[in-house]
Formats: sequence, structure tokens, C-alpha cells
Amino acid sequence: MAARRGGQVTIKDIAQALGISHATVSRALNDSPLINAGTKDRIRAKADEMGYVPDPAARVMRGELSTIVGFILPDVQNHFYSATAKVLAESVSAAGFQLVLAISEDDPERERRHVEELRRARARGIVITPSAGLLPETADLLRDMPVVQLVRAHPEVRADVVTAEDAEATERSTRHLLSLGHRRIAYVGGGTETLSTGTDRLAGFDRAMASAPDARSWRELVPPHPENGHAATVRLLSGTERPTGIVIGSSQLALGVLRAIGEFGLDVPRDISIVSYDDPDWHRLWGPGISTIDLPVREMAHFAASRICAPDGPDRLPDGAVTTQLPTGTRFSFPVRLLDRGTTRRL
Amino acid sequence: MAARRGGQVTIKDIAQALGISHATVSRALNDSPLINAGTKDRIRAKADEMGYVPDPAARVMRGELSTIVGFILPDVQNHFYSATAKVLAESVSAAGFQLVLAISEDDPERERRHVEELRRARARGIVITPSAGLLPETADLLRDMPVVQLVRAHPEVRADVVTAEDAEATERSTRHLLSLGHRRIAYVGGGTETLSTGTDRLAGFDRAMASAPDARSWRELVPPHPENGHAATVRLLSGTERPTGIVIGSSQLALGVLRAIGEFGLDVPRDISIVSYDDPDWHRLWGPGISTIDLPVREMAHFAASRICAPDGPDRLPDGAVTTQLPTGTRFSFPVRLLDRGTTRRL
DNA sequence: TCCGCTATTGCACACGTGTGCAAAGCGAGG
DNA sequence: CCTCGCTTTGCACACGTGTGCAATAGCGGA
Repeated sequence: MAARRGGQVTIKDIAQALGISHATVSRALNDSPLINAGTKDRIRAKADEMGYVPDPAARVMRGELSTIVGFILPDVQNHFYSATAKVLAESVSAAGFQLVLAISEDDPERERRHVEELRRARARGIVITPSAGLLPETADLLRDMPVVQLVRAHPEVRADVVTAEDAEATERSTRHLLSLGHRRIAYVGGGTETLSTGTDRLAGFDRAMASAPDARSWRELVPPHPENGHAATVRLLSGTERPTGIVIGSSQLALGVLRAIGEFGLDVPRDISIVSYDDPDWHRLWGPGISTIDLPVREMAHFAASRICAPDGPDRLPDGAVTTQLPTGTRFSFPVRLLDRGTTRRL
Repeated sequence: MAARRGGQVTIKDIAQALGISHATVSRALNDSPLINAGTKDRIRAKADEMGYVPDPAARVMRGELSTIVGFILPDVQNHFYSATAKVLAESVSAAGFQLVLAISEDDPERERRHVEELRRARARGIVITPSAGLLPETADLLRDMPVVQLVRAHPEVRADVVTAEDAEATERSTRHLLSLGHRRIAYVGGGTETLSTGTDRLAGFDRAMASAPDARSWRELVPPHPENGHAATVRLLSGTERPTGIVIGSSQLALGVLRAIGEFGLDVPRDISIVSYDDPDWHRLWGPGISTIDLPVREMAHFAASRICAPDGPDRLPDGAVTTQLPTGTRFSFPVRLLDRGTTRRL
């Protein structure tokens, strides 16, 4: 009854109520074999009755990891990340932990600060989508804590990677356009060389285009923001020869691409076919819907969370997932689906 | 050099390096008047040199508030909340704290658990968008911690409210449609009676409609999800008499509304004018853009954050903001703008 | 009855920080 | 020289939890 810490009951309160030492209570609650079974039951009953919950801060002081899990991401506005954040928050919360939202905006300095603070708070783990310019010091800080890289993989970070079959995704999109008779195809997406997303998605596009020597290709490598998609598309459509199909590397870019196409008085899919990436709600608004690559966001996020929150649990990988051993860790690659809706057309 | 806690330097390390007691170091770093100025400087210099940073867990143990700030929200996918989360995370981080993302999905039980856990972690404060069914126990738990209600206000929660001029917003949208000659206007939005968003937005619509006795009105009160917007619009368009204008209470609903209108073979704005709420990126994609109510999301979120992170700082309210004294706290209401783009048409 | 062994419990400390109280140093006034 | 007062520092504890070690009790065997 006489609780202090903001109304919270401590093991000392339980000990006092039972006339025993707090050490015995601690051991009983941690199921130590040293404690008599009867005593154990009595203590547990009392603890339940008094509504005891251990103080996380005290646990941390003892050297345990805290109950927070960090999620370092470039941008919550991006559909993929907000969808991921949702599932992560859910999974992490179900495990009794809390998710800290740390936005880097792809700024290495900010990213470093977030990692430092999470480390200082003795975070249980970090799910990070590393920035292209990730600092060497940041990689060092990450070295001795549980880390999962999400979507992107940075070569200097020694940690497992959870990602989608990026290369196969864009290859499939591109081959689909080729099979529909398109021979002038552009790629609009991230192309940063240090990050896997950019390189892989571009590689998939290139691989598909290499199979069609008679086809012409364009590459617009820009960071994922609607304005960049707009500008890239304006460049593409201002040329003498225009692409008839566009493979897009991020739904953020798709917004700008579509707006630019509209501004040129062109129609999708009559004049131009497009295939987007990821599947935000608005994709289904656009007439019969926007053809896109569907990522298993839920599965990926859930998997990443379980690697942090329940590292000893079984790894539930979906069918078709590919695991690769990299020098820096294991890479878990999740299968993607091509959703062919209303924005592709046979030429 | 001989640091223990995960490579972190403690005041004891500094004390040992200087041959003094850790108490003196503690006092010096906290600028206690008890410490000699010269000693203070020497200690501070050494602390900087050794890269000392206080351990948050130890501070919490002493009874201080932790460095985490909670954000309890129904859904991160919703544009308004992801935009808010972005600014909150930014502001909170700038103050040296961390933002915990706690998703309630408007489930009172989940909401209670989040509040309990944040309380146990001795969170510095909570920004909450309360659910309609918020439990009385949850209100009790919130009583003795710094809380700001965002957007919605729950009558049982005793805390300040940061919101938009919801009533004026829908009133303005509706009057705009009326001024364009519309006389059959529907409202599609949340209508839950315990929450301010629902009641206020609906009240604004009603107030405007009351000024035009010759006009007919419909009300579809549904929770903010695309599917609900779709279903509501199907109901509206299936009647013998159809509305020519729709005032929408959430951009989530707008997605469904637009899809349904398309399915009925109708055109916006030729057959139906609509005004949405909030302004996600995709609003600008739809042809000339979707007419909508623009909320000062950044300002609102920043204001809410500063009330938690810097309670003694000056309150920077924008021009046109209204502060009202409620029995449960102060209500800060932010002005909105009507962005008339391409989805309204004169009849 | 005494010894040795086991089962069970308590004492005391550690973790890092902050603070009440005592103590030590020093100068000034009587 | 003694004492009072002020400045400055250190000792020791608290916060809540967990654990090494000592201590106690119980029990069987000789």
C-alpha cells in the first residue's frame, strides 16, 4: 500500500508485506532454484495481488537492455516506411517493448546522433534503413548492439539484412513491359551506389533490358521524392524521342511521374505505361489502379522485429524467401509480386 | 579510460581521474553554488575531455522523468498522423528526447496498455489522440503526467488540447459549395459523439446548411478508412436523389469516395464536387488537384511538442489561433485554409 | 551428540546519480 | 588563542533490482 515510485509497487514492498527480505522476493519472481516452492508460490501470489511490475530503469541500471527498440528511417511520410513502422510498433509492443521513431532524413549526422542516443539508452536493438553517407563512426557504434538493416544494406554495417527481391522486382516489371511490346523504356529510381536498393533495382532493370538489344533505355537516378520524380519525367518527356514505358523505383516518385505526364497532356496507359513500386492506398484510386510491385511489408517488418525482440525464436520465412551469406551478415530477401492493374498497355 | 557501462564514462571515472569525490563532480556538473569556481571549471573541462554523458537510467532511478515522450495515435498510415509524427519526432529529438510510437488503432484496451507502459517508463509526457471509447482508468493514469491531446479532445481526459478549427473548416467548405450553387450536399466523416473531431466537423457542416433552408443535406458518419468512404458514397449514389457536392471529413475517406464515384461512372467535378480534409501528397496528383482543407500540421505538432519538452518556454501561437478555457484544460485551436483546387465546380 | 551435507534465507553490495549532513579549512573578530 | 561563521569538500545514503557469499536450519549417518 505504501508505494512510492509514482504509485508503483516494488519488491521491497512485497518483502515487507510478507516479513521477508527483498532478495528472496527477487529470486522467487525470477524463478531461482534456490527458493522453496511453497515460498515461491506465496511470494508470487502476493506480487500479483499487489500488482507488482518490475521497474525498467532499475533493470537497465543492473546492466540489462532497456525495453526500447529503435527504428531509424529516412522518412515516415513514405508509405513503405509508415507501413513498416506500423507493423514494427505492433510487434515490438506485443513483445512488451516500445518502438522509438528516429527520423534521419538520410542525413548521416542526424543518423549518428540517433544511434548514439539509442546506444546510451541501452536500446534492445535497432532496425535501421541506413543512409547512403553513413559515417564510419556510426558503423562502429552499431557494431556491438543487435541491429537489423531494413530494405537497404550499407556495406560498412556489420548486421543482418531484411530486404525484398529488389533486382528481381524491377527485372520482372521491365520484362513485363517488354513482353507487351514496349521498346523504349525508362527507369526512374534511386541509384546511389553505396546502397543496395538503388543498385539492385537498377541492376534488375539493366538485366531485363540487356535481354532486348533492340530496345532503347533511359535511366533517371534520383532520390525518392515526388518533386524528383516530376523533374525526371519532365526531362524524359522533353527529349525528341519519348519512352513508352516507365519503371519506377519508389511510389514517392510515381506521384511526380504521374503529375508530369498529366502536365504534358499525355494519358496513362494510352501514351505511356508505368509500373510503380510498393502499394500505398492511393494506387487504387487512380482509375483501375496503378500497376506495381507489391512488397510483403508486413512479413518483412514482422521478421525484422522478431530478430530483435525474440532472437532465439524460430525464423519464419515465407516461401520463396532467399537467404544469402554476406561477409557482413545474413541477407534475408523476401519475394515480391507484380500487380498488373490499369497502367500498362500492349503496344 | 577504464569505463565500464558499454564504454560510457561515469562521474566516478572523472572523480578518480581528478582524485576527488564523485559528489563534487556531480555538483560541479549541475552547477551547484557549493562548488568553487576554479574546481568547477577543472571538472567541466575533464568531463568534456573524457566525453562524459549522464546515464538516463540512473537519472530515472533518482526520480527524474525519462527522456522518452509518447505519441499515442490511432494509425500511422493516415497522412495527418504520419505528418504529425514526423514533426513530433523532429522537435522531441531536437530537445534531446526520444519519441515512442504507440499505435492504438482506436482500441481502448491497447490504448490503456500504452499509457500504462509509458507511465511505468516515467515518460516525460504524452501526446495522445484519444480513442472514442477511452477507458476511465486510462483517464486516471493520465491524470498526473504531462499530457497534450492532439486533434481530438476526450471529455474525461484532463489535459490541454491542440486542435484545428474543425467546425469552421467544414463550415467554410460547405459554404463554398453553397456559394457555387450546390443545393444537395452530403457530409462524409467521423461522427462519434464523444470526440471533438466528429462533433465539431459535423457541427460546422450543419451550421452552414442551416443557413440555406432550400438545400437538402445527407450525413454519412463513418470511421476514417477508405473502405468506409467507399461504402458511404455507394449509399449516397444509390439513392433516387443524388448529392452534387460532398464535404469529406478525412483524406482517408476521400480515397474511397473518389473510387466509388469513379465506379458509378461519374466525373469529378463535372457531376459531383468534393472538398477533402488535410492535404496528403496524392491530393495534387488527381488532375488539377483535390480541393481541400489545409491544416497547419507542422505548427500544431511543433506546439504540442514544445508544451511537453519545454513547458516553460514561450507559447508561439500563429495569428488566428484561438485559445479557449475548457473545464478540463486549455484548448488551442489552429486556423485552417480552404485550398480550392480542381474538384469544385459552379452549378 | 557431533559432523557433514543440503536446502533455504538474509546480508551486503553493485549499478550511476544526486543530495543531506558532517567535517575540514580558513579568515576575522574578540 | 579561542570561537564563530563561511566556504568547500567528502561520506554515506537513496532509488529498485539482482546476486555472491555467509549464515541458519534441517536432516541423516556414525
